[in-house]
Amino acid sequence: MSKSNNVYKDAFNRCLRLLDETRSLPSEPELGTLLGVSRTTVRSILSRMEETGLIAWNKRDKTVLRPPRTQDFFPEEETDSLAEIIERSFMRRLLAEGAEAGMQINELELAREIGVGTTSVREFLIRFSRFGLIEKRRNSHWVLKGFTRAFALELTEIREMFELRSAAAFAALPEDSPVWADLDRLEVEHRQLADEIATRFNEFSELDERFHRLIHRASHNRFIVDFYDVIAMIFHYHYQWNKAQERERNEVAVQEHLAYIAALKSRDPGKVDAACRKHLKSARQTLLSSIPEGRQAQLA
Amino acid sequence: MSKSNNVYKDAFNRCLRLLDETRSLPSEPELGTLLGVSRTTVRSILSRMEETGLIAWNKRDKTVLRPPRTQDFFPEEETDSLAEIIERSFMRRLLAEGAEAGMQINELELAREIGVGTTSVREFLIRFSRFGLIEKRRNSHWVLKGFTRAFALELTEIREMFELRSAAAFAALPEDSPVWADLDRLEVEHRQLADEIATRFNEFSELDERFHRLIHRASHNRFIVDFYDVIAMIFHYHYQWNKAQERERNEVAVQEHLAYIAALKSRDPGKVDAACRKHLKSARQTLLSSIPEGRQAQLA
DNA sequence: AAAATGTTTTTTCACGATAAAAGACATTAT
DNA sequence: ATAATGTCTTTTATCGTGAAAAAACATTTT
Repeated sequence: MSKSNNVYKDAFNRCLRLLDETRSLPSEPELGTLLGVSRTTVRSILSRMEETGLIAWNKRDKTVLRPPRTQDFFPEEETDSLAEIIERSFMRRLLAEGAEAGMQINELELAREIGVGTTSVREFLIRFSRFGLIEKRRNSHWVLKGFTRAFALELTEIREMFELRSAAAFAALPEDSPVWADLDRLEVEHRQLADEIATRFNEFSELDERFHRLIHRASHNRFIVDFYDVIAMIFHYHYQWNKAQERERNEVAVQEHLAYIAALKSRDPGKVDAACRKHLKSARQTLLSSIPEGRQAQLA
Repeated sequence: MSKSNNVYKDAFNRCLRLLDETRSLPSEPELGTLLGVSRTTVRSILSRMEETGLIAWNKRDKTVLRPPRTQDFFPEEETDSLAEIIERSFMRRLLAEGAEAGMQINELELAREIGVGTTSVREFLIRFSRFGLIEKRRNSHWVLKGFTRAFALELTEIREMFELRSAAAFAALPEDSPVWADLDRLEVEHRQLADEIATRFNEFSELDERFHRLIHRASHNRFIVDFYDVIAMIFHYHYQWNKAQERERNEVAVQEHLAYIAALKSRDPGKVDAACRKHLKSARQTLLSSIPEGRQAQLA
C-alpha cells in the first residue's frame, strides 16, 4: 500500500469548503499556503475538481461551476494520517480496563491489530515515549508504565512549576507586547462561553488549551512550551474517557480562568501567583479524582 | 544487510574479559543476565569461543582453555549499535562549523552519508527531537534550531528549577534511606579524584553525571529524571568538542560538588539551596562561555 | 521582471522481507 | 523438582522499494 493519500483527501475536503465562499479560486501557490500543502497536492485537488465538474480550470482561471455536494467530500476517516489512527487505537487500549502497569507492549501485535506496518507503530511508540507512559527495553519490548495516580501527580508537579513561572513571566511582559491583545480576545471568548455554559460546556477544552498555551509561551522556553504537549495529550484523551460532571467542572474552570486573566491584567505578581495556584489546584483535583480506584493501586 | 550482530559482538568482547578471571564459565542463563543479553546470544558466544579454542564446552561444563588474545576481540567499531553510529555522525555535523540555525535536515542525505537506511535515521531524529534542537515540518524536512546561546539558557533554566527541587527533596529523605550510602560512596570518589585531579581530570564528567542523576532521582518524578538525559547528552558532546581549560573547570566543579555533598548531609535546606545554586551558576557559566561567538548570533 | 503555470526530480512515508536477538517450549541432567 | 541445556517460534531491527507529497527547475503569462 506504501502511503495513503490522506494529505490530498484532507486538503481536498478543506478546499471544497472554500468553494462555498468564492466565485473563483486563487493561484496555485496561494492555495498551497492556504491549505498548508505543496503545489503538487494543490494541482491534484484542482484536477479532481475539474473532473467532477466543480470548477472549470484553465491555467489561471479556476471558475466555480457549482456548490459542493455531500458526496463530493471524501469520507472523514480517509483523511486521518496513519499517526492519528495509531494514536487513537493505542490510547483506546491504554485507557481501557485491563491496561495494567508493567504490561508488555508488542509492536508486531499492535501493528497487526491496527492493520498497519511495524515501522509506523515503532515510530509512533518512539514519539509517544516522551509522555512518560511507556519505556523501551533495549532490543526487546516496550513496557507500559500505566496511567496511574503516580503519573498524574508527577505530571501536575511539573505543570505547576512551569505554569507559575510562565504566568509570572507573562505578567512582567511590556505593555506593548501583542500577547495582551491575545489575552483580551481570549477573555471575550471566555465570557461568551460563560454566558452559554449550559449548552456549550464541551467547547471548553479547546479554549482551555489555547489559554494555557498562550501563558506557557511567555516563558520563552522551548522545554516549557513543549511540555504542554504532554498535558494536552493527557487531558484530551482523559476527558474523552471521563465525562462525569463535565459541565460543572468546566463551569468552575471558566470562572477560574477569568479570575486568572484579571490577575494577569493587574500585573500584580502576588495576585497572579494566587489565581494561578488556585486554578492549578482544582485542575489537579479534577485529574486525580477521575483516576479510577483500580488504577490507584497500580503504584507499584 | 538487515541487522548487524553488534549485540553479539559487544557481548562477546565483554565475555572475553570475564575469561581472565575464572577457570570456567557459569550457566547460560547466568551469563545472560551478567552480559544483559538473551540465552540465544550467549550460546552464539559460547559456540565461537569453542571454535576458536578459548573454551571447552560440553553442556554444563565450560572450561577456559587459554587466556584471550588481542585478536580474539571483535574490533571496537563493530560493537556499536546503529543508533550510536547515527548519533555520533549527526552530532559531529551539528557541532561542526556551518551548522546554522534554520538549516534543513534531509533524512535521505543523512542516511546516504552515514551509509544506513532511512528508517534508522528517521527513528533517530524522532528520538533526538526531544532534546529541543530539531523540529519536524509535517510531511517535509526537519529544521535545525541550532546549538545556540538561547538553547543553553533555556536548558539551564529548567535544569536549575529541577535540580533545586530535587536537592531539597534529597535533603528531606529519611535517615535510613539507601541514598545516603550512595552519597557517601560518591563523596569518597570525589575526594580520590580531587587528590589526583592533575592526572585524572578527564574522569570527572562520568562522576558528574552519576552524582547529578542520584540527586535528580530523589525528586521521584519521571519528567525530572528523564530531563537529565537532555543535560547529559549536551554535556557529553559539548565537552568532547570544547576542551578549553578542562582541568581547571573540573577542579572547581569537584570542589563545588564536595561542598554540595556536605550541604546535603547537613540536611539544612538553606545550605543545600546555597550550595546547589552556586554549583549550577558556575555550570551555566561554563556552558555559556564555551558557545563560540558565531553561534551566539544565531538567536534569530 | 515578477508571478503564475507546466514539468521533472527529490524526499518523505509506509510497507513487506529478512537476519539478529529474544523468548517459549521441550528435554535432559542434578 | 529444580535448573540447566537443546530446539523451535516470535519479535525486533534494518533494509530496499514504491507511491504520495514536496521541492526544484523550466516555461509561459501578465
